[in-house]
Amino acid sequence: MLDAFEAALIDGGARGATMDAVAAAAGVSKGGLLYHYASKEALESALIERMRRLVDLDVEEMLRSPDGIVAVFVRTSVQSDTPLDRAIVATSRLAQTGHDAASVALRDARRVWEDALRPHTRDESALQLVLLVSDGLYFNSALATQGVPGPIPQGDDLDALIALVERAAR
Amino acid sequence: MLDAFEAALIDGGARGATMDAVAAAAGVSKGGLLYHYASKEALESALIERMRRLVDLDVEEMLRSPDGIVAVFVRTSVQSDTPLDRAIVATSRLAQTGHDAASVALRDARRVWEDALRPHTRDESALQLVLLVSDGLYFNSALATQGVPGPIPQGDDLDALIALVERAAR
DNA sequence: GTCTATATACAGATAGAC
DNA sequence: GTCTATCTGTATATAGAC
Repeated sequence: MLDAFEAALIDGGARGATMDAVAAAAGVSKGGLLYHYASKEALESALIERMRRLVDLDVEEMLRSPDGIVAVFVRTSVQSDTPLDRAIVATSRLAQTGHDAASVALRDARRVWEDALRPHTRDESALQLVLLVSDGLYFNSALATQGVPGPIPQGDDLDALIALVERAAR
Repeated sequence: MLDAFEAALIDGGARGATMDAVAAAAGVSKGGLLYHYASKEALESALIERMRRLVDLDVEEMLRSPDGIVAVFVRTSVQSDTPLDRAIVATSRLAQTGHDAASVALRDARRVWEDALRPHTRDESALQLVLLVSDGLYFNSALATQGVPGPIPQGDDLDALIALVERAAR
């Protein structure tokens, strides 16, 4: 059900993520959905909490990566089908409706990445550059809806971009 | 009235930008508002059209600027109180509710900037880097709501960031 | 042109049967 | 646990007076 809510947010934006739509997508009725999540707010909170957890796991994994953390960070910002990425895009959709808890959670996530990347960048400007490129990639993912794909670099273009960011940051 | 709609979107997100709120902010009744804009969709279309026009004017002005267009572009991406920036943030809010026309307009704007910047960057990677930093700045502006300010570089930090982006891009 | 009053639609949430 | 039926609030839009 949480997956259905996430998918509804990603595909149709907050406008389309109604309890009815979520219930239908999850294969239950509205009443059935509300048995598990007592309110829409409960559903939203659960999504946000899941995103927080996935961000923490993601950072732990990045820190263990043999490749440079900067490269891994930028590369994973492009993906859009991992559980983490879907949770982030869905939470972004929520944040744009004026949902303060979602905005705060995204800010906190950014802070977690910032602290993990700081030791691997030359100075604060370089750190901000890396974070902003990642933000930009997420922004384009968040704008991309069903009918309107975003202009996100892939393949060789992505490799070249990552190389450029690494050169600028270290 | 269009200004009131824009302000409502920026301050309260799409959720708070009701016809009632817009009418109240504009100092008219709902009926009065609907006399000028026959539907909410008309109001949305008008906002999107205004953003398109402002983007075109902005690019023309940037191309005439004596400073490097890359520096000007990044610097103006940080501002959030010019008519253009307000229009962009408001349109972003709209886009996140699943409003396809808003998403398309933002994609088109990005294309306009892309074409203007291309002659002033070394290669496609550099071009994407500049655009993504700008996207990232807008993303953070868009996330920042009344109670949740975004982490946007200012003053000396901004100057240093711009210098770094210029160095990486040319 | 701008207002008030009202119609219509739909979202979230509740109640109670099964 | 899951359903259907229903209540309530709120948003868009219309009608008609002034």
